[in-house]
Amino acid sequence: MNLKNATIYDIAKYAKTSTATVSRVLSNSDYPVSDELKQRVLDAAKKLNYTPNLVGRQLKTKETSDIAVIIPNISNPFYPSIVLGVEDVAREKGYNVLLCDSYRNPQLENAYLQSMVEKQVKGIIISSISQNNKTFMQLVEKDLNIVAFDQDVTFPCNKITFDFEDGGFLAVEHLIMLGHKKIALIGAPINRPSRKSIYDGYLKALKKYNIKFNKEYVLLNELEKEFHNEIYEYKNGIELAKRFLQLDDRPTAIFAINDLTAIGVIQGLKSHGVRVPEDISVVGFDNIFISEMVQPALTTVDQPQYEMGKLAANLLFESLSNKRGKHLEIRLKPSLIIRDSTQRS
Amino acid sequence: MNLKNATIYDIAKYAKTSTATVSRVLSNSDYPVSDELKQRVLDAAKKLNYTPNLVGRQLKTKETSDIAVIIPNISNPFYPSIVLGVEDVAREKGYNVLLCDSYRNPQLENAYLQSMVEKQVKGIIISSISQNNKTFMQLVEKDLNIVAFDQDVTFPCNKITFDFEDGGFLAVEHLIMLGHKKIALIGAPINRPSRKSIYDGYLKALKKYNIKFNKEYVLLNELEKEFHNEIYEYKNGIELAKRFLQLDDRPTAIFAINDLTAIGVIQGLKSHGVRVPEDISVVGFDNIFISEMVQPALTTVDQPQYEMGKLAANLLFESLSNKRGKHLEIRLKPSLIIRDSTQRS
DNA sequence: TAAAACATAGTAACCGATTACTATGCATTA
DNA sequence: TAATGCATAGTAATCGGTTACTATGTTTTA
Repeated sequence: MNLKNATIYDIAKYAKTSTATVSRVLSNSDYPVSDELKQRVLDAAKKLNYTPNLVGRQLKTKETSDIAVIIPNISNPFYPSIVLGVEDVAREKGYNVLLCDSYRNPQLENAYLQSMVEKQVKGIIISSISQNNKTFMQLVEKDLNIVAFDQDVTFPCNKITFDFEDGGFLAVEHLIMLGHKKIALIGAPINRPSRKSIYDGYLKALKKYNIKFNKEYVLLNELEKEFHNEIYEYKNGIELAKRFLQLDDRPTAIFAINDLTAIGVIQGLKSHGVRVPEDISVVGFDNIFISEMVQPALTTVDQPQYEMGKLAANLLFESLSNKRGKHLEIRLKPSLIIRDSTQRS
Repeated sequence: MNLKNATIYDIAKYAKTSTATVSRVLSNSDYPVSDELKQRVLDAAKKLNYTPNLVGRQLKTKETSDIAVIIPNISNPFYPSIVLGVEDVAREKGYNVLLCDSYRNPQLENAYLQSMVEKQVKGIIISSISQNNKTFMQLVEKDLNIVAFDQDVTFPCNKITFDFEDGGFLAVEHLIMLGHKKIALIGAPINRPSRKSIYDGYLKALKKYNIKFNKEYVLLNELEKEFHNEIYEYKNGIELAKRFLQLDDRPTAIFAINDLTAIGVIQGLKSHGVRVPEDISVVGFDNIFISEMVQPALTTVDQPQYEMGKLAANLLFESLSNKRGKHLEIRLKPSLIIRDSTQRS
């Protein structure tokens, strides 16, 4: 009935007691309050339709119940499950999640970081794009709780990392085991540490099995355009498939640097009458859920997104509770998911 | 250098002035402060590495800069673009987005609503699952700014609605125009208004073109299990495709109640050697980005997700600024996206 | 039985900002 | 020149909670 929200002062007045007592009752303090008075307070709160104002509480206690997740783009299918994993853990701990899409834009990432600090979030889980982010550095120094994931940041902070190199190695080794010797690498430019590692894995596998590296077989598009939607990498795959088909000594297998590109590649090949896997084998990277839905279902390297989200959040809360000043790193190992897009050459 | 964050008191002391002046300078108030003093304050702020504490400001101004988005599940590919649209608008207005996944669980939805109110969010954008949510009602009555979308809620509040019935109609009419007369409806149980409307559209199209309704052709799975991931509807489609294939007088076309189900259906059909669209035409609903990536690309009804997100956020901010107490409703019309999963019968 | 400990309640300071109100000196106006 | 207005600065109240500290009556302990 009251349009204005009642405060503990209103309740105190109504229950003929003090705000201290009201606060004690309503915030479940273990400070003793007699049953009778407690009941009066509770009745008053109910009667006045009281809703606590968390801002007031937070100012005094200096404890917010928010954490932030900063990712490139939630519409990139790699991220939703991660965010869900984070949120599931956060909810369990009584925290809420502020979602920040940085669009891989350093200015935006910076602005979000700054803004989150001002909001007094308890921690930040971030897939940082910049390798040399001053703001980021300052925050780490300021002892803000940060968990980096997805990209190998060089700063000392808590991290969930992934062995991208081993992932690349596994993918290419799989193709080699199937008898492929001419293996193309297709993807976006090698402008992030994670991609560089995948590339290294590709090279490592070739080397181990004595396959000569052919730089004609590395097809990367030029500059990455602004990454504004999930379709971009897919389109890119279609495009690169065309270039692939013009290759003189055409490879029999393709390792795409991520699933969306792989799906685009398959699409591009198909549209030119090339069959996958009969004519060309294709391996992706990430194991986004879509890779199970396309035809042929994509053989790919698994990065367990939901689990990574949970791990990141757990790591964050752990570092919140035992502040030993130590930074932890959890390194995940890749696994290969073999489906239908690869076959013996 | 200072590990503890400086407050305006520290700055006032350092700059030998009062907190009032500091606040005026740092919050860009239009209250006049002499250039010299202003500069001293700015220098002090810089020197002390000042970061404003938004909680303090919010308590006094009663203005938070948060809005909440409550959706069933961010890992369902229908929602990320919506959330992105909301966030893009929010960022532009200086707001942040709290993400809440309700898992279609009324208790959870309720808890989130309550929690968001306590956090003093400026508004809530919600795909509400419950048709009879007491908490929700109370909030609407309390004049909280709410925009409902995606589901037809019956309460008076701001809404972004979609003409699901017309969408269903368009899909089925398309099939009829292609010469199909036996058209199956496949999907989840009709336990939400939106689905009921799609079903009505299906019936309406049949009726308009004098096609007799055959209830054998309506294939719904029993009870919806907990919706914990994006794969569920897909799996369900595969399952229902099997049941479809056992039908005595097998239809020549399928209208699936959403894209994920449609993609599963196609998958299921293919695995039994049935070709799409040569043997069976399939139409989906939603136009999630994946429908463009599968083979065959899916003919479907477009619900423009990113735009819906932007519209919802804009509607929210509009209702924040001109509080005329009026509730607005923006009703979106469906459009049919014809791709490769349908053909003449 | 006196002292110490405890249960219970209230007063008021505090968290970090904003802002109403007051004060002062200078410029403008009559 | 006196009155008025404006630019500038500071004091202190305030937002809605929490909690340190104080106070009082009752119970336990020596």
